[in-house]
Amino acid sequence: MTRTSLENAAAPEAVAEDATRVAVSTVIFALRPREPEGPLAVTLPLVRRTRDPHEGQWALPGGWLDIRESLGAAASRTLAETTGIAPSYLEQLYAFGAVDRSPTRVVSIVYWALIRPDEIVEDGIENVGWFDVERLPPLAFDHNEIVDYALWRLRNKVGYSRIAHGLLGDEFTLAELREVYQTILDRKLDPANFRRQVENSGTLIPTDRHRTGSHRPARLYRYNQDVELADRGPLSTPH
Amino acid sequence: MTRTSLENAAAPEAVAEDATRVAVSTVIFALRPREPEGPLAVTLPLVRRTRDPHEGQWALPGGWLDIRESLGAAASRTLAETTGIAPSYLEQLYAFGAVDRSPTRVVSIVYWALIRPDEIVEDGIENVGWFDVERLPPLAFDHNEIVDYALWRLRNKVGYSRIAHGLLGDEFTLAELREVYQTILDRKLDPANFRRQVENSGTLIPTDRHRTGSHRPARLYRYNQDVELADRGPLSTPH
DNA sequence: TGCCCTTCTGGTCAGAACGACACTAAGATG
DNA sequence: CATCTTAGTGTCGTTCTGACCAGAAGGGCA
Repeated sequence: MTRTSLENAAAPEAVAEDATRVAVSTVIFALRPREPEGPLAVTLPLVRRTRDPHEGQWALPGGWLDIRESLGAAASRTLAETTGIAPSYLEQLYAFGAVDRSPTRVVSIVYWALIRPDEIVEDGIENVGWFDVERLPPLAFDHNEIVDYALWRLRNKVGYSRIAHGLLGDEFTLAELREVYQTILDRKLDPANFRRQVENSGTLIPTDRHRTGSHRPARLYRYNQDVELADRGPLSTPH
Repeated sequence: MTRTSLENAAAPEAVAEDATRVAVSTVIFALRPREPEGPLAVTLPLVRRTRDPHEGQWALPGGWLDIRESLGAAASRTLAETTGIAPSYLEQLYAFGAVDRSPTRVVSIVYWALIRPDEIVEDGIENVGWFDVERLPPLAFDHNEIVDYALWRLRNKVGYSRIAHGLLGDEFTLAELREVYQTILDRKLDPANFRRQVENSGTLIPTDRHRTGSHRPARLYRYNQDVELADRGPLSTPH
């Protein structure tokens, strides 16, 4: 760790008293069943604060921006340091800079990320907990607002991009993909219509393999690498 | 002016040498005819730099974030200070933070704005010039990239929101509204189909007045205030 | 073995949305 | 008054979408 992490933000004596500091935080979404074998739910990892502003409360993973790293790199680094997670999808969400959002002036560049089931580090690091987004505790700073906004973006973006694949493994059935959509959008989708839509979109490549369960086996699909998860316009590399 | 503006960013002695500083810039779009009576073009105001990094080059209007103001307030303030413009629509675009985007470490929170024809300050302040987005000179820092991204967002957003109204006056004909869309999207739209779409969207209120020209008078419409220009989700107030 | 249950998968059908285009309305111009 | 140009309406065929039906293909169980 090259710099103090966000949790140690009590007395920034090393920095000029009147300076604005830049922090980077990330909202990480993963789908996991509420109980074993149950339906999926949108969950995210939070970090318990051990220092003064909002000590003991849960907060988004993050840390201070190092002067020698880009914003995206800072998001990846602080994510790894606090939670051990390396996400499959990472995108800038918004810059939060209300004057009163922290006792000292902090501008937070917030990213949001998606991870696949196999990327979930269950009992990775101390002070990390996974929460159902529908049952969040009161978070530190303005982090509840931030999560709300990230959720809104996730639900929006799932409708016009292919980011749902960022929440799945390499091979999956259409039923599995459909459940991802259903979980995010919180409503049932017709299996036949869903199939038609996603097949016509050209983002899926059928394989010869099948997932055998207790009923008719379902064909496994792969994600078409030629199609970007989301159209990010002229921003090919994150800044 | 309470702080040095971005143009005076040569030697920030007052700030710790290793600190990251936060700047705020804005891409302001307005539609104006290339020549009198001609078709509209997307244009934006730029400020000529008078200090060292990229002295003499054109740059986006902006300035340093004051420690006592929110990001949106800083955007409005620096906009007014450098160009005298108070936009009708202002939204955060992206935070740019590549390490090498400036000789000293600067994170720029970039906003984008729309202004109506009557809000254009033609010969307002020295060192301000208006440029056609299709004919931009090489800009300071990474500002060309930033403009490209802002244009991409503008063209995207005009398709699924009502921000086009941010570029028009209070009352307008459907032909005028259509020309706004045509200019932004750079393609012709069928007048009949355009009318049907926009009338069914419920965002327009017909008035009793008409715009009389050299042909059949066209009905004037007002913008329905009940409908937001763009759905910004949980972010009702800019941070 | 044979029946049933569930899910997978392909198909139909009606309504909405959309693009192309023909046509009427209304004022300006000469 | 004839004509020109733009404003505004209607129509038609294609595509997209949601609701629903039906056959296919396995496992579970009597």
